[in-house]
Amino acid sequence: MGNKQTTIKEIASLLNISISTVSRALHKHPSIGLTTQLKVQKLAEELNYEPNQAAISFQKGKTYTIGLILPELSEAFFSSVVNAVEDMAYKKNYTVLLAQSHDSEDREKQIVQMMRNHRVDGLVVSVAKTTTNFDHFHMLERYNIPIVFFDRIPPLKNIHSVACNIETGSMEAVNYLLKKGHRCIGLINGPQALTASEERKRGYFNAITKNRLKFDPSLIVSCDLTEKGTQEALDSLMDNKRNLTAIVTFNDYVALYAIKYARKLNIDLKKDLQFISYSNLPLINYMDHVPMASVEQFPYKQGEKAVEILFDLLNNKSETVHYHKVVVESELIENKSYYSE
Amino acid sequence: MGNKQTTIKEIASLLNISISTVSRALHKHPSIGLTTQLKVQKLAEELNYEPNQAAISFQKGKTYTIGLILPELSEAFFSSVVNAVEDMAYKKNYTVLLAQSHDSEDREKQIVQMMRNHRVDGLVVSVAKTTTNFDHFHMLERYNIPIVFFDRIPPLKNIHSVACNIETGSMEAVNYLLKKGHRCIGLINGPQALTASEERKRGYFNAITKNRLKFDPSLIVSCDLTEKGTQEALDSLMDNKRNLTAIVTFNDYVALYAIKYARKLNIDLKKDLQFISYSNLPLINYMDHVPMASVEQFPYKQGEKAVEILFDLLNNKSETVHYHKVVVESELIENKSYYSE
DNA sequence: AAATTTAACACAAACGTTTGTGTTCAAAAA
DNA sequence: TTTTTGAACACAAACGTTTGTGTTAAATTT
Repeated sequence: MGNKQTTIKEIASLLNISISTVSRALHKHPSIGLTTQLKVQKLAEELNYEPNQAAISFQKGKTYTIGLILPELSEAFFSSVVNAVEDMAYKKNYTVLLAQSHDSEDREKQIVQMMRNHRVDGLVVSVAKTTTNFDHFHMLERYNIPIVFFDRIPPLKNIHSVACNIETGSMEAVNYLLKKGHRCIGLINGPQALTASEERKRGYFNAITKNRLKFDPSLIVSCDLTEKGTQEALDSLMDNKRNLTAIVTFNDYVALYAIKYARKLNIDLKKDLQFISYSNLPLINYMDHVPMASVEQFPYKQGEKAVEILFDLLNNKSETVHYHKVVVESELIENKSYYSE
Repeated sequence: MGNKQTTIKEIASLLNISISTVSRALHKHPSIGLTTQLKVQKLAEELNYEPNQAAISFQKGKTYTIGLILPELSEAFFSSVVNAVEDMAYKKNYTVLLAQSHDSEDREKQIVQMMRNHRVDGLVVSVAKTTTNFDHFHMLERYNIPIVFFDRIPPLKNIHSVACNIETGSMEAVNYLLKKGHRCIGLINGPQALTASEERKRGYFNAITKNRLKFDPSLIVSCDLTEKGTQEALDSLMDNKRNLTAIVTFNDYVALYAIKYARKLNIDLKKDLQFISYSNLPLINYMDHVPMASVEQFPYKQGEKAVEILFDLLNNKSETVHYHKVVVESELIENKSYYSE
């Protein structure tokens, strides 16, 4: 016990050869004879040799680590991105250094400092809600540490980004409802300040107008995404629109609040009022009443794309700077469980 | 652009002092004069100096990093543990290296190797379901890398562990139902092979017998935790026990399946049949029908405890080996939303 | 046989930081 | 004044690995 880990130095002295030979043997360098190569590899195996990554990173000036900063792990959307990033990194023998900002700008700044401290080769970031100053990201680029933003993208030019086009999904959702015969479709949207709300609204608007229907702005209500706010939004919609038969909600949480409330009001969720939302809850399948369809944003695919771009940036340092801006199309997915309720 | 990051070497040559003086100045070492100390700190600030952690780790033979291995991030229980570990590590200026085994033994082994490659100072681990061979963990201990296991603990002696006592929570659950007047209480348990099932059963048994009631083994049914399995379990309970009025379920998923099914059978969830489960879903508040209470297992507290033990092990290397075995008591928590349904 | 090439290895520097051990010069003690 | 002390700093080694540049002896060519 109390054993230190094996080093190539020890292997070298045990075999009476030089350190450089051991290093090259382990890397199968052609200038090392086959016999010594095998001898070294055998002993390394026996001694359970594991390279010291700290030493390698230090000497190479490269850590083979990519940082991943996101607001909240507990959100299914983000944990799905983590899976994608881990899987991609794993394939290329990179390590992922993960941290949550918990939507705090201060925490985010400290995380960026930590990432710089650890000399990550590059970063994949979804910025905190509260972040208004982006100097900490700028500093990273000054040191040639590339960043790929996803989902929550700062309002800056000359950045790399991956995002989901929610507008198309919104259009699909409304089209879907129109095809089902609905003519009076509400939208319980999020706070007006969010671009996410704006996109949903645009999709809604486009679907309505492209179907040569008249757009009724009073069918769109904003809400603060709380349970109470959702109830108020639903109330106001129902009061104004007697013939309302379908609602698109900002996200699954709002949908569940609305469904819960609608049930309390004894509304028939099959005949009188149907819901479509934007998927962020995998647990939707466990509920007894779910929206009939959801706009899927493909977090895993977004994560993959982001890392793909990052690796591209890491490998083609020299090339002329070209800013990637990938858009993943959202897609309307029917909820199987809706029909088996 | 293309700037490398500042080193103490550069600071030293800019100020015409030695490297060691810069290092000591930045650490406020007493043998450095106040004027030079401030001079160094000022320049370091201006140049945005950030220590190279790879170099520090390398030179100190210590990475100030703790590894965290868990099966699945998307499970709320584990993401809560991540929060705890991150918070604790953050306070002590440690970094967390996180990885998911996805319940694969192979992946777990590779992660352990990666952790060894990165020379983590210690580990917090919840083992994969499928892991039967624990050599990869043994190896770590041979190199004096302490491990604290939590929740999913391998059947080994001489290990450090943090776990939740589910038995007491189970007893509380049954006692709670007994106090409410229920006399025929079912238990939809998990697979018999799991110790988790065993603990729930013991708690159930103890509560019944300590209340001088007779224990009816047919009130306990095992299920495979799937939706179909849950339905079958509920069917068999209902068929055999006409006067069944309450059910304790293995976890929230099972509870939701059972509730969903019970509703389909037109069972009144207020009067005819009530549920208590083991909490693992934070989303329980979004549902329209929830169990009346849940046995809380305090993942955050478990994570805190695990890291606490780990830090203790890291700081008191020399002391006589003493194996920590912390048990966090589970606790029955009423679901507020149940009463507002 | 002498000259040249080549295979197989050794040597040594470098990466950034910490830290034990000098070294210097001025102030305090003798 | 001479010696001693101590404050303030410089010097250099070490951590493990990679990699450019020797070095050697054998194999090949002339």
